[in-house]
Amino acid sequence: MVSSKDVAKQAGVSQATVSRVLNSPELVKKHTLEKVIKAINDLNYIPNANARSLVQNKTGTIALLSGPLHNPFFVDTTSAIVNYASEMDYRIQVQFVNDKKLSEAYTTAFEQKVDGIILSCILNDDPIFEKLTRMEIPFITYNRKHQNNEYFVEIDNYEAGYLSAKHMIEQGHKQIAWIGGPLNVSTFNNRFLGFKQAIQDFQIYLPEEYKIITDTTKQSISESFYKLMHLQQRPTAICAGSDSFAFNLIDDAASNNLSVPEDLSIIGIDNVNLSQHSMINLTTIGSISGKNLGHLAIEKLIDMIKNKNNSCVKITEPVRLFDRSTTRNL
Amino acid sequence: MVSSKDVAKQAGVSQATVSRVLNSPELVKKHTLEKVIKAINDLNYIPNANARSLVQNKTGTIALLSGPLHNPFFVDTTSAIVNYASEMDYRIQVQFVNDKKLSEAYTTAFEQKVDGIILSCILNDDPIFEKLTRMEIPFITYNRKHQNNEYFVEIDNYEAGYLSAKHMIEQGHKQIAWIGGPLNVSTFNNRFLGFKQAIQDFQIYLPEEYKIITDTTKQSISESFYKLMHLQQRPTAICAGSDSFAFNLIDDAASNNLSVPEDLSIIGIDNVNLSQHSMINLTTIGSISGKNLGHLAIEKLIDMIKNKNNSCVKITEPVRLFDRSTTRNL
DNA sequence: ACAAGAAATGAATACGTATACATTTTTGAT
DNA sequence: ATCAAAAATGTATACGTATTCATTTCTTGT
Repeated sequence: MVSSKDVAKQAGVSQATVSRVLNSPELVKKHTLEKVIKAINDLNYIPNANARSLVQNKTGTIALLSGPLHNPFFVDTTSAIVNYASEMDYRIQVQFVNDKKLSEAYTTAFEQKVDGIILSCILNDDPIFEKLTRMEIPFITYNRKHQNNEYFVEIDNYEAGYLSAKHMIEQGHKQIAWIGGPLNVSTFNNRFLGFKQAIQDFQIYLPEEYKIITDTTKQSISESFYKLMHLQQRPTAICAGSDSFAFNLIDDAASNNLSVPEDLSIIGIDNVNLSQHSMINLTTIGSISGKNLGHLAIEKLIDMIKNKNNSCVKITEPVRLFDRSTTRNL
Repeated sequence: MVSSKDVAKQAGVSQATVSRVLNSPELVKKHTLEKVIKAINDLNYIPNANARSLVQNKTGTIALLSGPLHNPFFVDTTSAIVNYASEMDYRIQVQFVNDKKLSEAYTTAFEQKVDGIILSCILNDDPIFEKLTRMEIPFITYNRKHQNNEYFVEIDNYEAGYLSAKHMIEQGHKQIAWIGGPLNVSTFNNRFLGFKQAIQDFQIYLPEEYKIITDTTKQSISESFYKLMHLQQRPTAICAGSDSFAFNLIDDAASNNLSVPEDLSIIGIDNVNLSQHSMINLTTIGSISGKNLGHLAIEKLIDMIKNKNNSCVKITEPVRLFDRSTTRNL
């Protein structure tokens, strides 16, 4: 590999001068500048970012620990995060984390000595959180948060759950079920709490079988749907824990020959880009501002990295209903 | 930052021994091993991958230069690539490249001294290709290829274009339009060639206005659609250059109050995961094996990196029709 | 033409690791 | 107990860069 030393020899200068040409060309005389640049081009020299990181003690790299892309929410956020980081001259190392490989993913990030970590995959009482704070690496969570988090970006999940149920109730539904993810995930937990509060406020009867907490695999969701649809008293409406859940449920409905919304109303939460597609048109709850959570988070993170800014970041975006066509008046 | 030297001091051994504990523990006596491991844990030591890269001259990192995620094809491939790489203990640095930032993206990858590059965004006669080969970094393209490429993975694009047109013809359509991307992209070019061949073989009349080559922005596609729909003799079927094009066109149809397939048949190419969704059900052409192109490519790339394997990789997956519900008999 | 100050360059070093080689310690057969 | 071989450990160096400090070269005002 051709190094700055090789360039220096070729140009008849010292290695330090080559370094200066790259990092502070205003310090070097025009004549030598040209000589060095010529040598760089002749030798096809490309500086080694790893060596640079070593001496400067920063890598210009951010680790992204995202949920899987089959969840369209993470498609939107990943896209926003990677693009904004690129604009700001940060590189993103992405991992799509499942629970099994979680701690491995963290280790990788730590070893790379990334300048910051942006992550979604954290549980409300995750023990990894301690490790993360002790690392002294700036990090921020989006969508989910840990109970002790001081840096996070989310939507108002409680309100989202509340509005979700409220919408169904206002449409005249009395049999409303919930299907959402595990309650050790802050997002699902708060949404579910909001949902239950609305149900209670409007004095709707909510049988135990209508409260379904499941993991996020396609199969588990399908099984939950199947169970729900084979109850004696089956629900006329389902509030899904997220748009991703809603999409799965809509698919399940189709395979069970049920039309949405004619036979069954379904509402999501997140208002992902895909939900606006004309062939889907999912009714959902989403951020009023329409700002992408990933974008908000990466902006803040880069600010934290650059300015050693230590004040908290606790952003909770207000939400509203996006009334589209997967729910209907009873 | 705590380094292996600090650990060495704490454990009362040399730095070399610490290094051995991490990389070849079988060489170190049990007693000292335990001392060192204790010191590592006490100090919360995490090795610096950059320093390691410097001396070992490999980074364990692969650069992914992907197209944007609003194209669902790249959702599927990115997911497969990142996950497989993680399994094989490679890290992925991802960039979603647009044409403006292309050469910048390459530079970034080069500077990081990545072990390999997996990319989609390359033009048929892209001058960057020369640079890439001169770099002596293993690389592979998926989906698209350069005219001189010796390492690529694609579907049989020509055949895909052919089958796409053939399907419409067999459904009884006589007015069949093409809307696809730029012809300096191998993928679009070959698909278009296949399309034209089928049209010719079946002796269909193809007016100039039915051949639309546009860039891949939502707006340009919408404009193309609008033009097409306001022709005196408007087409009854559109062959889209990709599933992504098809999704856009379906959206455009909806906003123009045209139903698919009642008023207009639309077929895509790629058979992306999303196209199978019950609410979309896009008729399309895709790989028979169903193998993900990204997965095929990253497999090959990692093999190339590990085994210094220099023989060519030229994979062209055969295709077939996936007859779903966005086309209908005339 | 000269000195003093500024500008440009070079020499030396540090970053954190892996590894070749040198040295010490341990083992085991006699 | 001795010694050779094997095992374990330590020392020194290299990787490619940025940067501090020392040195040289250039300006400029007299």
